[in-house]
Amino acid sequence: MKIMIADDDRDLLSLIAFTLTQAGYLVIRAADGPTAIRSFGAEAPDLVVLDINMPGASGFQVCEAIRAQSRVPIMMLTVRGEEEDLVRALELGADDYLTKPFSPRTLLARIKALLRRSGIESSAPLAAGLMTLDLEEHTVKIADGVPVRLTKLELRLLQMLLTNVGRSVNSDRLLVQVWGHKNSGDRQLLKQLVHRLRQKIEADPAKPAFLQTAAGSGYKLIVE
Amino acid sequence: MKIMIADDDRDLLSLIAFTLTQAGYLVIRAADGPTAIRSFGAEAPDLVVLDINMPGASGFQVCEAIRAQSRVPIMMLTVRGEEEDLVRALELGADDYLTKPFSPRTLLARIKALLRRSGIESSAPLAAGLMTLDLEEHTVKIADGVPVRLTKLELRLLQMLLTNVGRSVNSDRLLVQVWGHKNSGDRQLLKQLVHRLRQKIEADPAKPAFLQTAAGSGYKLIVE
DNA sequence: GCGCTTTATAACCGTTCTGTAACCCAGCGC
DNA sequence: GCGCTGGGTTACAGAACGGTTATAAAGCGC
Repeated sequence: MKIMIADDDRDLLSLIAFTLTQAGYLVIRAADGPTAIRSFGAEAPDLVVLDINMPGASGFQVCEAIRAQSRVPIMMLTVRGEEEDLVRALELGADDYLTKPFSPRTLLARIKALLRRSGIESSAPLAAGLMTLDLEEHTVKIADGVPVRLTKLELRLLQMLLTNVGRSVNSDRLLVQVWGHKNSGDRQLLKQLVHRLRQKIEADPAKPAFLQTAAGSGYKLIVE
Repeated sequence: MKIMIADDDRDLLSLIAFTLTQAGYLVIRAADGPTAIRSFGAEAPDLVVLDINMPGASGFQVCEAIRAQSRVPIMMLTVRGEEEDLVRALELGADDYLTKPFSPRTLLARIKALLRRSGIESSAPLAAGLMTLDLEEHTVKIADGVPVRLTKLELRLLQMLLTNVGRSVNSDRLLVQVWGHKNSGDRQLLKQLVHRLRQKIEADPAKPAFLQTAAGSGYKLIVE
């Protein structure tokens, strides 16, 4: 698991890096905005921690730049008393925030929670019952059948449902997780994607056995 | 999810209540300290928002009284420039604070973050006696019967009644909580909704055992 | 450039949900 | 008897929802 930290405070950067490394994460450092944006492209981290106040490009700009190309979980750091910043950060697509000062232990807990929430954590071949999802190969295998190739969006949708297998997942949440913060609100996209995915994985797409509709809320995945 | 707001500023109270109601929370209001303490005992909210400056008993006293009996998440409201208050509030056990003025959207974001942080979120299914309401699945289960699917409005109505189980709930309050501030005043809507809900959950809809009429005021939910 | 896959947008259809109106009936005061 | 009120019931139309199909636009390998 790769985490990028962007903060111009050297000491804090070291402290955070130490904590996260101890916890078993691979840490990428960036001391200013432009570096952060460059590193993000080069390293493709699984999670990003951004300080709002940085020289070169503010955390906002970095956040915006990253969101333009990725849905990676972003955690913002801010100082107490500048709460209005948070609104902007969350609107730009940040997923969580932390107010300085904070304890390393707090940061670690929040990062874990964010990873869990984003359905990343379980990097192992995602599986439940008869269904096995191969994130590398972009395929899903059902029982002993032949693996079915999935598109990027189909994969993300199925991943989301699989990490919440048995429970129904809200449509809005699916929209956000699959498409990112922008296109949220467009039900039609989700409708289409579900339809296409059913064509691929259901024996009888008209009577879905796996990808079921949770009327009024969203969809859920049922695996025996 | 039940949230209590204590603030002596009527306008602000209304604004906050409206925002949170729209966001799907059940809101309890209190205009002064003593009321807040009393309501807390009666309603057992999942989160409390306290203004520091209130007549009767200050936010500090309310905070202290609540902390003496509960670990519910508490968010304090303060005016800018009185930062020393914050130290005292945090020492008394408050979990977060917000400086006035703030946007409703900010408050909402912070409340969500606080709930998430406290590990409460919308996880536990709402239940009382024989009745279990599943907010994710949009279903209600009575005793060991098969879960009944509910529509959005039915779910909200039942949620309100269930969080006030045993007590009768005023029609006006139900209207506001279920439909929001706009359609309030239309009794017919509520009449209809109650009728439809009874058809779904009552063995004999003509002689309701659960969703009973409280003549002259509203409805109440009775669960053995 | 071209052809193929993937994704977005739109239209259509049947079902379900919601809002609106009308009617019914019991209780009450006169 | 009368009219009035509050609550329950029935009926129906429009809106919303979910599934399907078709077609356009965007990406991508060649």
